[in-house]
Amino acid sequence: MKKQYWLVKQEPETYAWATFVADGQTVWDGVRNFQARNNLKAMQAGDAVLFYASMDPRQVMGIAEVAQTAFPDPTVPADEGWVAVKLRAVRALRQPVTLATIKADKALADIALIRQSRLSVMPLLRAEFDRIVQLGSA
DNA sequence: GCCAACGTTGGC
DNA sequence: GCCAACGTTGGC
Repeated sequence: MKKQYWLVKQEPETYAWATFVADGQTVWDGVRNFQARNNLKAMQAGDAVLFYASMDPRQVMGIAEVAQTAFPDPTVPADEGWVAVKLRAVRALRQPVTLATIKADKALADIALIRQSRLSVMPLLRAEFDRIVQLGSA
């Protein structure tokens, strides 16, 4: 199936990019929002994922990929219906892309990160994904 | 620290 | 089923 593109958001205090890199792979659990959950369920192995650190420093830190598709979130009873995925860290962006940069970029004006700031798992268009990676490669 | 956006809860 | 109250998230 066609490769999809995503952005996941996390507060560094909860799970930092550096921790993710050190772990290599992690279970992305704790999502308690229906829209975000539906996005998790739609992920396929090999999909590309951007990792955004909210609050401080408000930057896209790096690239990950879906290592395992959705399974019941192990932190809550399975009958509650929440899911988790496994993500693998791929590489850091040479230069993190700040929220301010994203907001200032015309090509990224419509991304959910701006339009719906509270959503923690969101789809990206390939063009949006590529643009952020490009900005992070400068 | 404040406030806007949004989701959830509970009274009716 | 509507809507006000409240809680949470996250930008500023």
